[in-house]
Amino acid sequence: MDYNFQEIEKNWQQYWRDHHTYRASIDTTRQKYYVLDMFPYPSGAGLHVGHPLGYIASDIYSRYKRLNGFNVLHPMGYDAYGLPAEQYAIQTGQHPEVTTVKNIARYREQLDKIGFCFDWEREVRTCDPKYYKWTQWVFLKMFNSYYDTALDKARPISDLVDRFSAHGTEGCNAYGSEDLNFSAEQWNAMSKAERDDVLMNYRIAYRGNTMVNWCPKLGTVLANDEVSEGVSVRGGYPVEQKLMSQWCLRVSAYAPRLLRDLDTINWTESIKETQRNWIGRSEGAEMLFPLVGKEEKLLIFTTRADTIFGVTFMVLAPESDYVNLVVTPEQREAVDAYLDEVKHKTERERLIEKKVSGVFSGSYAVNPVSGKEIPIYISDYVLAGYGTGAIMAVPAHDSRDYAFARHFNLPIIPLIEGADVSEESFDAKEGVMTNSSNERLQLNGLQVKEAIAKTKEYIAEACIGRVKVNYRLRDAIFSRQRYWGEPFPIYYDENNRPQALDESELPLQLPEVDAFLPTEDGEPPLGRAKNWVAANGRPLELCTMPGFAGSSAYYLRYMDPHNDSALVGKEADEYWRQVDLYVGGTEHATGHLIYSRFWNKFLYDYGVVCEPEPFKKLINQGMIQGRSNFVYRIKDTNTFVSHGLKKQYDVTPIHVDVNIVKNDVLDLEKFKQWRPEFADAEFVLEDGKYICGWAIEKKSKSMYNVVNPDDIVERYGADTLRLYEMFLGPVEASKPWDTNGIDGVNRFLKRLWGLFFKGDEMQLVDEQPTAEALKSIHKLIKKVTGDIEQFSYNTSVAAFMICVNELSAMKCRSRAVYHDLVVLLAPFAPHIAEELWHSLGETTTVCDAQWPKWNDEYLKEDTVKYAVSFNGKPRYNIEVAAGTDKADIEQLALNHEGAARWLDGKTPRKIIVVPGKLVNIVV
RNA sequence: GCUCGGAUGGUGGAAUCGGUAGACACGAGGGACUUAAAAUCCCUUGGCCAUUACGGCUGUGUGGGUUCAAGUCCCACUCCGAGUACCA
Repeated sequence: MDYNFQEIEKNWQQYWRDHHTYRASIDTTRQKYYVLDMFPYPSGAGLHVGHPLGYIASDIYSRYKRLNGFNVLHPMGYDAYGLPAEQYAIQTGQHPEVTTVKNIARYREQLDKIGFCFDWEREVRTCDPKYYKWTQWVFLKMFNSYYDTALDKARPISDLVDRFSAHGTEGCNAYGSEDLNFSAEQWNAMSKAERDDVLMNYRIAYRGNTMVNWCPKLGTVLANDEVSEGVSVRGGYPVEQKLMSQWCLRVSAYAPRLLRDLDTINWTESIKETQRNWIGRSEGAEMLFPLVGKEEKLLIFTTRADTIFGVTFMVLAPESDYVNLVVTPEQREAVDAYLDEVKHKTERERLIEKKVSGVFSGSYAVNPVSGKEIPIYISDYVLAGYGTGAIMAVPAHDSRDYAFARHFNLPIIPLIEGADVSEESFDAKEGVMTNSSNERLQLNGLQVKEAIAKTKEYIAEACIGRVKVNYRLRDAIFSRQRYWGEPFPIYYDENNRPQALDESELPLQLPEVDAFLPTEDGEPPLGRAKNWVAANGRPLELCTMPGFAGSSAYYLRYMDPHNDSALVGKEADEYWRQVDLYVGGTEHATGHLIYSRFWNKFLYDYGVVCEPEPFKKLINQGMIQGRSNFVYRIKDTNTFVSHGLKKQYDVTPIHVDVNIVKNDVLDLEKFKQWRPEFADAEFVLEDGKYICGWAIEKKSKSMYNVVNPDDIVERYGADTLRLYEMFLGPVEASKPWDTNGIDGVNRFLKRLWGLFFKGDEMQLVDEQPTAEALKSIHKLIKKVTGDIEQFSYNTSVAAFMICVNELSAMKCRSRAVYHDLVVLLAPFAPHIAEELWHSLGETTTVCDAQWPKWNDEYLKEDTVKYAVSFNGKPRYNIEVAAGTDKADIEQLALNHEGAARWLDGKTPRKIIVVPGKLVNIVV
């Protein structure tokens, strides 16, 4: 009986299904371990070889933990809402749900073939009303909450209402979009609509007028993390800035906690750093600049308070509220023209042009320290959304201000000794201050850092500003003008103010529409739904939630997926608590991984969950890149020349399907059949073979470098695929998918099989293992145990190969040894492990076995190697019996046949004999 | 520009604390078995020079440094990748 992987894999997959082998349930007598993969978006293309990389890695860890006695939760589900299904629906008229369900079925089929230990009874789908009921529920809770900066947590909005009616905003610690000030009397005198407007300033899920990334092509707004370099991440369409009323989540309120708690989680430094940059904490000062001839003052934010004496002008963002305040009638026309120009530039154009532009407002401000009058400009290099949307410009020490000053011929005053600002600004925060003293403030002679501190003190004392910490993190824009997403549990009252549905009305199900396009009046697709009204007859919200809504808390739902009365029950939450190991790609660093942390913290504030962070440890699997193959056609012919000979001809490289190439050798027959125009192709071969060229490129259909895991499973089996994906290199490294070498792994499994069976005959016997065999297997136990803990699976696979080769060479037939080997292999290649386990006469499944422990006694070396150096020069190595003492080793080193060659009869000044640790012997 | 990674044979990659660099695998070359092929097994395989030798030299992107000893630590640089971008 040969190693028949097809039969073995089919049978065991069936067995696991029939016996619910991977069902997880709460068991307080055992320690839990929660392993999670980022759930996939079920795209029409099906699973590709990049997907399973992370899934296999986490599957190995899950199985390993289980063999070590942990109660493992390892679920899987689908991030089922998304733009591609909807785009497809627009094109074909097919309901996105239909394609989604179809794609999910295909994903499931593919996943099943790889032999994962997922508990499918806990599957979630974000588009399932039973699931999105809880997405809507959390949204309602956010709508009904505000953030209390004193308690540093979310609180019910009703508390704030009570507070306002008793004290107004006096001593109020609510985090809001704007600083509002009113008394209790004023509050009580407000109409319902006015109060609603005020509360909207504080709600955690709020509707606000913000500049959004509007993608005309997709017909929707996008979050910051969905836009990269001025185009949409999905589709690559241009994105422009637009002021719109949108649902937002007040993520910015959680910025300090999101930053601080990064120190408590076990993620890679690089991804934590990415989040730190995204959150972007910056410590500075806000300062008030009086306006010439006006009561009002300009509030600016700066991190360089020390450069106050170098301020030669001010700049406002085009969208700043200050603009109308400062524009003089003479400048009105010029300013309007500029604002119009800015408005029509897309984000992308702004990024590409990088041209200095701006306009003088006509007004002047007064430097509050020097008393000098300085002009106020308007320019799009100042962003409305950061700080106060207004800056003090210090051209000598800021490159952007410098460029602006040069363009408009504004004065540049250097403030740091020795700084040469004739060509460029001096941006470094170092040096000694100069030109920075008057009767109010003396900074000359101070270091920059001291000067910043002293200026901050001064502005506080002089009441011209305050110390302020700013965050770059913006509130998340939460509306999408699309169909295929969660409906908002929101209706609009007679004042057109949004109101929450009652919890009992959830889930609010997605209605049917006749087309998935915007309506004729430009309303989102839900505008087409008939009877899209709340129970009270009022119209419901027409936008839907974005993709990250459903993915922000899915890890919680897995803990208790069928609970109809809570997102997650107390018992389940307190047992499973948080994800112990989360595996997924780095592309979610500033999206999903921030939103989930925010979402979790919000729920933590209300005690819905008991852990402040959702993902304790995070492993980022690398991207699988494509590896394309090329054939070289001689120009104007149908003749193809092999890679090694192509220099002799004038050739055009053409992508060739990697699936008809093996180890870079082209299958000529398949090539001829591949496309009609190649049917009568001719070839110039080298050594009788056609060798293809190759390149690392993105995976794409047009480059014919997409490899489907099904084909690999079909040809080599799931166990080979699993081992090979791990053997390819470290899980965390990006690497091209390259099937060269998969044979090696397959051969290993065949060799292993051959150790158990010769023909149909079982080869193993109940005999005492030799010391040699014990050493080999215990070396493996130690190596694999250590490797799995460090996710170093590629070296584990190598260790398996070595061990199998050793056992084979020593003709070891002892069952006891193979018993351990099979258990060790079970996480990596579960099907063959089950089969071999069974053949050893075991009646349980290998999943319920015990992970073996190694015994150091068996691992002792009888000899120890030493490196010897004389007089500081490394010379040679000697090997001595273990336990030899220092003096003897030294003598042996001297007596070594090599010693004479180096010593030339002389006595060495210094001998160093080194085993693992450094031993110095001076003679 | 800034931040974070990385650079080791023909290829993917090993090297836990600084201790025989190149594990393991692919590919390549040679051999065995076979009528032949496939499959399988064995040997060689960083480079250079030797090959009477179980031999010598060199070698981890570049240039310095620390150390008895550096792929590993320190300084400077080059190149590549990823993220981010007018954040004051």
